[in-house]
Amino acid sequence: MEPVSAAITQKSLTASEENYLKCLYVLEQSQNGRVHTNDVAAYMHTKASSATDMVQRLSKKGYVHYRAYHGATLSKKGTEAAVQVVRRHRLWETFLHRKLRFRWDEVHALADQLEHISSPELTDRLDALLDYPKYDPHGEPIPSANGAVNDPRNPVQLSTLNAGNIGRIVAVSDHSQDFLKYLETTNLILGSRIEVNRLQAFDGSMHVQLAVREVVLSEKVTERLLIEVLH
Amino acid sequence: MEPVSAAITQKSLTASEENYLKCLYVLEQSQNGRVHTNDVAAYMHTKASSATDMVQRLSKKGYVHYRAYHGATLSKKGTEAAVQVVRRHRLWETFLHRKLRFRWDEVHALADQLEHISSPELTDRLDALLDYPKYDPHGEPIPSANGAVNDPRNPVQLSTLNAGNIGRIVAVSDHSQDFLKYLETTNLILGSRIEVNRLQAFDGSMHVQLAVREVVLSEKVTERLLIEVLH
DNA sequence: GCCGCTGTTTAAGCGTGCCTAAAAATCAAC
DNA sequence: GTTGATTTTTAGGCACGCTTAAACAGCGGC
Repeated sequence: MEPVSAAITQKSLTASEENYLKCLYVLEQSQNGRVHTNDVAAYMHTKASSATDMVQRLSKKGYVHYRAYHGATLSKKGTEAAVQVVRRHRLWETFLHRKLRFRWDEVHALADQLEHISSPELTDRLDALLDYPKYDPHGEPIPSANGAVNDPRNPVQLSTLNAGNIGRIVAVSDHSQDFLKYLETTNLILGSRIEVNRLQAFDGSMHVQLAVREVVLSEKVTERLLIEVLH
Repeated sequence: MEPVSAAITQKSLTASEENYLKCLYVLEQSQNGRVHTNDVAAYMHTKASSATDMVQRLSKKGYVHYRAYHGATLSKKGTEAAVQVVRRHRLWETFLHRKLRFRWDEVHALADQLEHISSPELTDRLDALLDYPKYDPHGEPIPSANGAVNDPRNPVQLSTLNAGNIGRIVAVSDHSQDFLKYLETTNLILGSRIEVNRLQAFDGSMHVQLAVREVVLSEKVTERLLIEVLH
């Protein structure tokens, strides 16, 4: 006689489902609210039909609130699951950077694979090994084991600042090699003090002061730099 | 104009294919030569038809020599791939045990997931972090980056020894929780000196001397204990 | 209010990796 | 060497996660 385990068995998520949850979480944060399947498809580098497929599946499983043609939002359950994936991802990134000496532009792709190994025990021990880090190598906050994500730095996109504002670069929201290598070559480093000198209304570019030199940053860049405002 | 990358593109293996390669490697070692699909199915906890499926697929891809109804052997390419999977598995086991303080009976299941992340860079850095370990927590040799597996201890199954033989327990060939927990409770520890006192022909059990006490080990146990013979 | 454009969904199909059931090959017994 | 038991393979089916192509919904322009 076996116990009626079917009722208890909580179907664990596939790697793909976890990736979509993470995607929905990130897009939900950066946009105001509802996430459209086309955005999902773009983010995941798949086709719109694949995104619809998966959103419907996640909806059926209760991770997502979804109305056809009107986008999706994560349910409570979905948000919790997504945050755990983000936690694992950022802990692995930190491990790869600190312990294995990978560059910050190399860690993302590897962490994308490591994040799907779901063992709370493993995650927590990794956390302990790294001495409970608050931020990953890109400056993004690492959710705690209970799912809390709070960031006392209150970072805002550089693009939202005005002339005269002063701040500190604390994080980047784009972890792609292309972007991070660009930052490297431009010598834009996490922790740098930055001051907005002038805005260029025409193309949204920004003249900023970094120590003794002034650089011009395109809107594509200022949207991806997260700043802790100082004054 | 894109380069003709299709010819170069080496199709990487899926996690499942890697698992079957590892299985074939292990079974090929423990048995004399050819591996039968039924053995594969038993090892993988799948059905015979699934094993046949996969062996045929691996055969088509050149990893396996296969003749229907007559079992399979790994090709050179297949052996190389399998050894790399084993290398990754044993390195992760060592990491989990040494750095994250998992017990030796806990590391196997987690390593089974971690082993499929195939980045030579990652593997080599993990190797360096652990200071190029020679053996995993179960005492099994860790293949080097170039695929070489040599074990100067020349371990043999305890079951092959005779009365009077003296040796040292250097490894276990079964990494299951059940077996390792049994060893724990019986106080059979890697590195222990062991002497064969007497064989029981009837059931293949063995009376062995461990320091000051004598214990009786069943054949199922003596087959799984690997010994470096001293005299 | 209708038209067409864009965005989204459905339909159909494919490879992977598993299953069950049925057929086929091997091997051992006589 | 034929028979019967055992092993192995084939056939057909299913869930996942992706694709392309076609159908459909929503929305601004007129």
